[in-house]
Amino acid sequence: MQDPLTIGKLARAAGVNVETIRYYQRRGLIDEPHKPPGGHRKYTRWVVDQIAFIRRAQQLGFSLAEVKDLLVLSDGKNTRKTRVIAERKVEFLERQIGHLGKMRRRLKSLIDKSKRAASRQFCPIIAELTGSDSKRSTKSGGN
Amino acid sequence: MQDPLTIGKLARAAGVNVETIRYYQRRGLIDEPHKPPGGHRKYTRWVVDQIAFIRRAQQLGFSLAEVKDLLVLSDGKNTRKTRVIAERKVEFLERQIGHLGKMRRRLKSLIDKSKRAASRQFCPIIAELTGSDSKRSTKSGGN
DNA sequence: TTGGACAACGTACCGGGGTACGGTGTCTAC
DNA sequence: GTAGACACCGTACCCCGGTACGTTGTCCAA
Repeated sequence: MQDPLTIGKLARAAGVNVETIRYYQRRGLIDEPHKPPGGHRKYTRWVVDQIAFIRRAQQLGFSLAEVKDLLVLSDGKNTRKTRVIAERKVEFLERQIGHLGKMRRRLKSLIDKSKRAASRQFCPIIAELTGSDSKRSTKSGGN
Repeated sequence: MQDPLTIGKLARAAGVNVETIRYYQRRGLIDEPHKPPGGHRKYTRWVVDQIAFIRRAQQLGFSLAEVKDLLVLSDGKNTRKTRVIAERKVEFLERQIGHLGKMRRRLKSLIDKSKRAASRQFCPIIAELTGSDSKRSTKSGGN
């Protein structure tokens, strides 16, 4: 409340770009203070906290759309609704992690094969990508 | 080689959109056949295999830029270079997985706290986002 | 030969999270 | 009162992997 901030000072105080603040305003994450007719807007220190909230939420994996919902709940009086959002995010993260883990396992196994490969003239990784497996050599044609 | 394909037939054979093929051509992933002066291009069956290669590589987590490099190595004669690309991708995937895992653990712990919370009037998730832990508790009020 | 399906091409658009730019208006310290 | 720093605003651009659209050109079967 004490000293009103210009957007530039707000940006420095919050550690973000001026453009980012304007972007958050356009996205409806931050309320835009009234503009005195033909003048500059004044921001309160409390907007610094709002931006910090947004950044922390992002670090937990929330998108700006989700952060918007979380800001609505930021009085902390709706524990259950907030938890549901967090639970959905955890499920999403778990699917992502599972997906990336599958890729990783497949790649690691190919790398292992590659290291053990008898010939430098045959690359198991490329073989996998061309679909030219010894078992199903006709597949690339059949598709 | 047998029957030349139009781009539409190629798209159906490869299971992708016509626009996707044109996009891959623009990205330099697929060579564009010569266009007979004022006519339609003819594609060979081999392009179907090229597209299958691209799609399989994507499923392993490679970006189109990386796929482009892999296509260069697709004669399978450069096992080592190919493996290096795969190893870089594994490292990237591991960083990603680690990052998502951290978010997941943080969120799960918050969800647990939320479930055990004494009061429905105090949400530990929101508390974390506002940065108001028990040590510096006046902030959520300021919110 | 004609009509409908398709090809070719350039360009714009999507979502996500911003960043950058350029012209004009305002504020402030000297 | 004036210079220079800053704010305002619209718009375009970035990456990524495509998708969509509109116009014009071509191919093929009846």
